[in-house]
This record gives sequence, C-alpha cells and structure tokens, in this order.
Amino acid sequence: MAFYENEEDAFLPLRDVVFKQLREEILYGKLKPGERLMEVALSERLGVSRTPIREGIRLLEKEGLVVMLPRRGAHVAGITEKQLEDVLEARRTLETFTVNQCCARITRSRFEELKEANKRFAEAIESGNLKDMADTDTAFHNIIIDTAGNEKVKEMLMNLKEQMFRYKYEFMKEMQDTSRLVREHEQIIDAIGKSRSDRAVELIRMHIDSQAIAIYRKLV
Amino acid sequence: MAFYENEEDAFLPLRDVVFKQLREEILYGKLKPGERLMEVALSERLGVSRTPIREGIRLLEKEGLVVMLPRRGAHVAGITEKQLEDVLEARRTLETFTVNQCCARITRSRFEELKEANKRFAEAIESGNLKDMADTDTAFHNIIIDTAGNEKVKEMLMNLKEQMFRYKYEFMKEMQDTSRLVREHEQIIDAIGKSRSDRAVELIRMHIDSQAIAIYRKLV
DNA sequence: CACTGTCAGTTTGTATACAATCGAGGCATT
DNA sequence: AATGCCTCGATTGTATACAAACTGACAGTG
Repeated sequence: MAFYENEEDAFLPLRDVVFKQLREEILYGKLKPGERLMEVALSERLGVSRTPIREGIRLLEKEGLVVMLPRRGAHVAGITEKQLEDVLEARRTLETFTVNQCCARITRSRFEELKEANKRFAEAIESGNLKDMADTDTAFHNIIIDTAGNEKVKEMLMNLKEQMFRYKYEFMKEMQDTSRLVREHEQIIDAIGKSRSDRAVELIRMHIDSQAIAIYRKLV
Repeated sequence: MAFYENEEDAFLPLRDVVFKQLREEILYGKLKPGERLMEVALSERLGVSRTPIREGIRLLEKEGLVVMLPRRGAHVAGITEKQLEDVLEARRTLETFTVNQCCARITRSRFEELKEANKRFAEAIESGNLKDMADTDTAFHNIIIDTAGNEKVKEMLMNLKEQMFRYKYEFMKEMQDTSRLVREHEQIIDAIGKSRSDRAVELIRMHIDSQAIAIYRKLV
C-alpha cells in the first residue's frame, strides 16, 4: 500500500498518519484552499476507515489548516488578506519577544550555531533549491526561538508559520536578490552578538516585513 | 436526561456538548489535573457513545486542557511552574501588543464601553461574588483586545487565559485589596484616553505581573 | 411564473462491534 | 527471594453499520 511507504509511520496511530499525509498535501499545494475533504473519498483513497480520517481531520483543524462547517464537513483553509495581516502582526509581536530574550540568554555555543545555520542558509541560496532555502531559513529562526526558551511562544510561532508556509515558496520565487536575506541574517547575528537587542528587534521586524510585503503582493 | 438540561445544546453535535461539559468540569475543578478520562466511563456517565466522547476529548486537547498519551488515553492537563511562567510571558507579550493597538484605534464609543465595563467590575468587587469578579474582569480586558482588532492575537490570548482560568479564582481569593484592581483599570483607561500608549503598556504589564505573582505563590 | 413541499441521494453524525496493545499480577524457574 | 515470562483483563485503536440532516431537483398548486 502506497500509504505505508514510510516505515516510520507503520506504528503510529492511523489518525497521525492521516494527519501527516493530508498536512503535507495541503502545505505543498496538492490540496488547494477551499477544496472539500470528504470522509468516504479520503478513507477509500488512503485505505483506512472513516474513524481515523475524522480524527486526522480534527488534528488539521487544530493546526488551522482546515475549517469545519457543521454538517458540511471539512474544507482546506484559505487565508484572507486580513487574516494574513493578523498572522504577520502576531508573528512580529512574538518574534520580537524571542529576539529580545535571545539577546539576554544567548550562549557562546548557541551563537556559533546561529552562524553555522546562516552559513547553511547561504549555501542553500547558492544552490537555488527552494525547499532547502525555506528549510534552512526556518532553521536559522528556530535557533533564535529556541534560545528564547519559552515553549508556549515557540508553539504559537510554529503554528503561525505553518499557516503561512504555503505562501513561503511564492515569496522565495518572487524575490530577485535572495542573498540579501543572508546579509540581513548576518546583521541580526551581529546585533545579537553585541547584545544590542533594540537593533536586533528592529532588524527582525524589517526582515519579517519584507516577507510580508512580498507575500501580500502575491495574494492580492 | 440530565445531559440535555440546557436546551441550547439540544441541536449541537454531541461532540460539542461533550466538549462544553468536560471543559466546564475541568475549568471549575470538578475534574482535577492528572485525572484520567476513560472513554467508556465517560460515555456511560454522559449517556452517549464513545465516538463523540473521543471527538470531544480531541477538542479539549486542542484547547490544551487535556493531554493525550498514546495507548494510555487522555488526562486532565496540569500546569508546571515553567509552563505557567511561559504562558504568563506570552500573555504579557501579546497583551502589550493589544494595548498599544488599542491606544491607536480607540473610538469614543469603545472608550465609554471600557469605562462601563470597569464600573461593572467595581460592582462585582463590591458584591464579593468571585465568579462575577472573574467574568467582569475578563470582559474589561476583552474590550481592549477587541479594539486592537487582531483576530489571531485574540484567539491566542483567549487560549492562554483559558489555561490559567483554573488558577484565577485562587488569585481572586488570595488578594486582600481587590479594589486595587479597579484603580489599576482606571489608570489604564486614563492612559488609553490620553493615547499614552507607553504608560498604558507599563500599567498592563504590572497588572498582569501582580496576578502572576499571586498565582505563582499558590502553585508553589 | 413563482412558491412550496416532498423525495431521493449524498454526507456527516452516532453507535457498536471487533482487533490490537498495554499493564498488573501470578506462576515457574533459578 | 528475585527475576523473567505468560496470561488475562482492561483500554484504546479501528472498522463498519445505522441514523439524521442537508442538498438539489422536480412536481404540484396558487
């Protein structure tokens, strides 16, 4: 069964397998916003009964990737202009916090990690591989988030980013001078290294804003 | 059936009825942290089958009120010292944002609402009714949050507050001079009225911090 | 022509039956 | 007495059967 290709999934509850599968299909655009998720159709396609499908869909709802309409089933969540603005604003707020905390709590080894991560990001930019670019960029920012040390904030940020993920590729494509991002990261690293948290905050806000503008353009 | 006492619930999906019921039992302490939620027991007690119970429990998990252990079922979520700190810090961050936005976007009528809400809060304090005190305090803060106009941030704040709700009564009990809260609210209103956002932010942080300290003491 | 009511088909909501797994406790072996 | 194994009971995971609700279409009626 195509479903069990990934050995890791073999011992997970089926709801989690369903969740991961559908999540990927949504994030990478196979399932498009607004598309209806019908339980019987999915249960036939994925080869499991309706119960794990239903539970998997509930997990997706929890992540904000699908919306449920009473008696009308589940639909892939779209994102309106307003929602995107709200998400970005929430991200700015929380990410500002993490950068501040990061400046206060950074250790020598974490600082090195940060530089390493940006090096890998630069390599990904060189290669031009979109997935690598997105992944290494995420990794860079995650180090800052981890260093801040607030699990709840991390959880919330992860969720916010996931909801924007579908639009991240578009942003990366749109951007002509992607190497600018590397330099922005460098400036952020520099500010953190000097414990200039006000400057680091300012930089991260600009960094997010530039993404915001590009994604926004794509959406409208 | 005791279950259908509330006419409003009669036409909701059973999972939502289960969700509301269990949510209330958790928030008001009938179900204590760590307690195990067994599907058959609950299905017998609430008079529905296991399916809506399972789905209701998934909704509770989404709210962070229960945690699921694979093959071990659902437990009422407790909160550790660290988690509480993280939640409070997240709250401070987001609520600071909402106060800032509120200062920029406040309208005449909203401003009056705010004063009204604090009047009702003062009355609740007078009455000494704990539930009213908690509710009117929440209402006051919700006006600020609504005025900020960011749905995503609102959603996240609601969730954060829900996770602390169980400890809010304790805080209210602990506090000797509850009327101080009314005066704090007044100061916040004043600062918002004068568009002194930096001062309003400072006040709201102190406001949350004083709660934090009291709750924290209870927990340790 | 518009409006309404009903009927069939489809889809979600609920109940229940069955399978897989985990844990506790007893038993045998050392 | 301690340890490992096995079996049984309890509980969650999964499948499926059945009920209720919504949709759209069509016919009948004003």
